[in-house]
Amino acid sequence: MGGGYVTLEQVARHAGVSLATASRVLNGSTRQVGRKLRDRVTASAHELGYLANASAQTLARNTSSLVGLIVHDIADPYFSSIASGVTRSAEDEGLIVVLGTTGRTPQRELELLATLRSHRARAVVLAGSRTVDDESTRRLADEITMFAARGGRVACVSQEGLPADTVVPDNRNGAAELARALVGQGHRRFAILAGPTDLRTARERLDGFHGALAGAGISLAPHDVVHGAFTRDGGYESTRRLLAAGTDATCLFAVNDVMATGAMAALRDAGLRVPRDLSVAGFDDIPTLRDLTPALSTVRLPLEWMGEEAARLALREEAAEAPRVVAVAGEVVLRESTAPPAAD
Amino acid sequence: MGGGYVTLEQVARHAGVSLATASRVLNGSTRQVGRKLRDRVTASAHELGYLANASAQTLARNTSSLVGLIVHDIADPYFSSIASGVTRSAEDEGLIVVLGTTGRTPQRELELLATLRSHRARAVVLAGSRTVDDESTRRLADEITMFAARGGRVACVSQEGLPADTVVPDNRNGAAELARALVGQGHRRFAILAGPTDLRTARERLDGFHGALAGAGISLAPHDVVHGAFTRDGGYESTRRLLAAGTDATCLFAVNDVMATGAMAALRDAGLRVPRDLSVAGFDDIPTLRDLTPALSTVRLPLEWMGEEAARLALREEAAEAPRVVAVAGEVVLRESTAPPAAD
DNA sequence: GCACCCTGGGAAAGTGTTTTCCGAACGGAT
DNA sequence: ATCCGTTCGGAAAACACTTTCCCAGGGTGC
Repeated sequence: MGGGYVTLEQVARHAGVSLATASRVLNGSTRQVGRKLRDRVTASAHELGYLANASAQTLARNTSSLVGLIVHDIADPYFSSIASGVTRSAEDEGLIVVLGTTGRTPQRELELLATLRSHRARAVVLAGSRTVDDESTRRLADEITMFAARGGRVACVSQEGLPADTVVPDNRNGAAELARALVGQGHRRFAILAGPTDLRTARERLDGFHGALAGAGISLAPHDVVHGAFTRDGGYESTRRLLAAGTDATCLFAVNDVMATGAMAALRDAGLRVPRDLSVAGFDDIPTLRDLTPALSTVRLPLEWMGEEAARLALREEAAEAPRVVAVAGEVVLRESTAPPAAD
Repeated sequence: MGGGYVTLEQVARHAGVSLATASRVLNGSTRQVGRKLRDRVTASAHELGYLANASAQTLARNTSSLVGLIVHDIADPYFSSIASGVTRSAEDEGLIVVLGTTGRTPQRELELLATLRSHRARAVVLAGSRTVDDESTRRLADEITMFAARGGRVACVSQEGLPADTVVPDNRNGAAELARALVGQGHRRFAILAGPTDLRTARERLDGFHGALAGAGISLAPHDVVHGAFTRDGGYESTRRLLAAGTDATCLFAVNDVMATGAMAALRDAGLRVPRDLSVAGFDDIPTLRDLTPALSTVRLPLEWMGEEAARLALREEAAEAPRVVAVAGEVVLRESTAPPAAD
């Protein structure tokens, strides 16, 4: 067949009906079309290889079949898990997803949102947690409001305080329960890879963990809390700094799994054994990382489900008055990377 | 500001110029607009908060700023690495990427291609290797041809034989070199997790490995080649079957890293130590899996680069007469998961 | 047998851009 | 002053649909 470019008009002419009728038959409408004409039109469309022009439809209907997905880095398994859930929801609804990556730049996030708006995207899912920077949060909120003013829907994963529905893990409690479990194993001296100082998620996990320790009468030496990038390499680097400074901790908590992975690598490179010399725990329970040895103790988050649910909030439900918040509890999973401290 | 919906016409009226002039100023054109009017228009646009309607532009220009990316499963780190490269290329060009996932269904692949065509996507990158099923390959080739007939460009990652530019790893040689390296370590008896029988990539790797062994005078018992799914769980399952059947191999080759990961888990669960009891090697060198212990011997493929290059092929270069093929050599990386076999 | 309603077909008016074509103005060369 | 060649602004025609509005025809209720 001779390629694309068959228009609805050609189909209509070929079938001997009006544009209106052809449109009603092929692209759905509230109105019925008589059996006879309907068959003629579908036959013509099939014969000519008609394929609707999506832009023209978007323009005429003033709504598209696009849903945006904004993540920091699609190669990060945390985000790719969420992305997997979002695409599943979207495809269930017959929509197609537009993937934007920010590289963790707030500015880029705004640009992407504007682009999505210009495409009349029906909804957008914002994954990737926010910094506590008020200025950039305010600008993001503005963009979201503009997006919503157009009839678009916005849902977030893991970032409260924006004027949008949100699926948010209970970082504080998850971290607190993890801390209690580790204390239960006998640990008394902890070190924490706390991630970036200004990242909300990192802070909440740190606070939760910290709080639970305080509740157990345990305090942390300041140099046992080390900040760094929220990535595998950030975890590696932070661990090296921790070791260089010297620590007597028996258990190391990294505020996410990818950092914990880096930590385990750094410990291995330093000749330390996990959990014999030092226990390690993370947060998220990234599926791809479940095969690490020793298996990582962590707080399980249903990442794919969270992506699915965020997309569902944005797509299925009507816009609500106030932003809805779906809280997700984490489940502490103790595996081999943590063990009772050696009696010393 | 009051939300969206400012049209170019409103901007033009506000600035006291014609639609044509406003369009030329704001959305680029070959033609110049005088300084004075240009300033008036940009000022009005800014004041009113104008944002071009992308669908209208696509319709008028008959080309969009969308580039498609089709993968089997975005949660698979193999694909998310490629996706990362593709998005980078696309964003460099100011384009936005539409992500489609097939769940390994050839049918879904065709649907996505048609959708992309209906959106007038400028290009599409097809990742995820093909089966040897002639029928579905033929239909995919047809879709690609229709896509190209419209002026769209198509590039593939890891799948030759389609009428499109391709970035393709040298699976055969990579696997052969890996085999030679393992023979060099002293292995003589091998088992292979060969993946699906009909998957081209899996077959090439199997053949390459097999061929190199044959060249070294080594042959494989049929029951030491076990087929299964191309996934982590497929690797786990295949390994269990292998062990259940009994094998005297000293080295296990899985045709990709995620299967090798499953294999290591199965071996661990069976109480076998890697590499002491059995060496294990994979293929791909997935970044996220580099922290496994013992570290996986594998054949390194520059996945992100391959995604970038495929997108570049589709975006930057002119359509060529014959499909271009960019071959990518794999580099054998021996790590701790393989060691000389215990002298028995 | 007549008024009425309901079904379904078509003409035409949007939808927001880009781009072609036309014409006016202006500047420099003669 | 005339002529030609640029340069730049605007009117209007695409672009490929959806949807409103109008109208014809046929069935129903009395």
